[in-house]
Amino acid sequence: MNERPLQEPTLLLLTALTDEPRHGYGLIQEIDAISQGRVRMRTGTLYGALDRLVQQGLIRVEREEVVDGRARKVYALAEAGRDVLAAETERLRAVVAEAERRLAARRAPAIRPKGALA
Amino acid sequence: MNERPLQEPTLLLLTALTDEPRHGYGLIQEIDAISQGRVRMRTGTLYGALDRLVQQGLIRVEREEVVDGRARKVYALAEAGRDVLAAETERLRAVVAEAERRLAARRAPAIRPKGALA
DNA sequence: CGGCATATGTCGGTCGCTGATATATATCGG
DNA sequence: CCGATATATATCAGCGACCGACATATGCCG
Repeated sequence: MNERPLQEPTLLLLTALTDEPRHGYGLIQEIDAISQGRVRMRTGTLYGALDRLVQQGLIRVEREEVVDGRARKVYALAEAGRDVLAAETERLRAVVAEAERRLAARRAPAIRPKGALA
Repeated sequence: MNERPLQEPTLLLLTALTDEPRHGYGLIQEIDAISQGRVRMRTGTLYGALDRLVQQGLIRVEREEVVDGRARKVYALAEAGRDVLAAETERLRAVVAEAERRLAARRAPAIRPKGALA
């Protein structure tokens, strides 16, 4: 199986499914909300990704329903998906922390190893 | 210009260049260190990415040198690269925080009686 | 002299994302 | 009643970043 790092759209998909099951269109709106409107999930990305994630066992089709005459497929996060998301966020958090640590250390003549001269 | 989110290898490249200029092979080692050995930058990714990032103005070739008979190209983070990295980590941090918040929310389904250990 | 670390590079293939297009129903304003 | 907008799912060509393998060359060590 592929252990390649998740790309952001996929990460957001799993995140949006973490609190409760949602259907495709609802995911677009939820992701829009999560990212404060900065990420707009396209349907081309969405439905392809949903199929792929089901295939990988990270999510599953919870149920299909009809609301106001419109068909919906409701997806739920699988245990494997939760595990992957947890591992992924853990690793990303470390990467982000390291990047921010280095960005913050702008040419600061901080602590140098013993007796180092400038 | 493309404002697509950076993928992880690219993010790590910029991060590894934030504290000081490095050459290609040194970047592989630095990224290995940053990620605690979890990410091994491949040369196929590396040199392609370096060319691309120079093209995009996010990094630049600082100098070329020869050490122990081996040629090196030393790359440095450009201002634009620093800005992009800062913006990217900022956004990623929010995404990660949201994911972890949701993951944590379900981990506490009920209040456990004192001393009850899992 | 063979093997390993150092060092840079190419290239075909894969895979996820983009953008466009298609289809269908419900709701609301004019 | 009709057109626009929102809801809702789906397909597909194309692109771009990454992967994996391969290629090339030098220095060092046993």
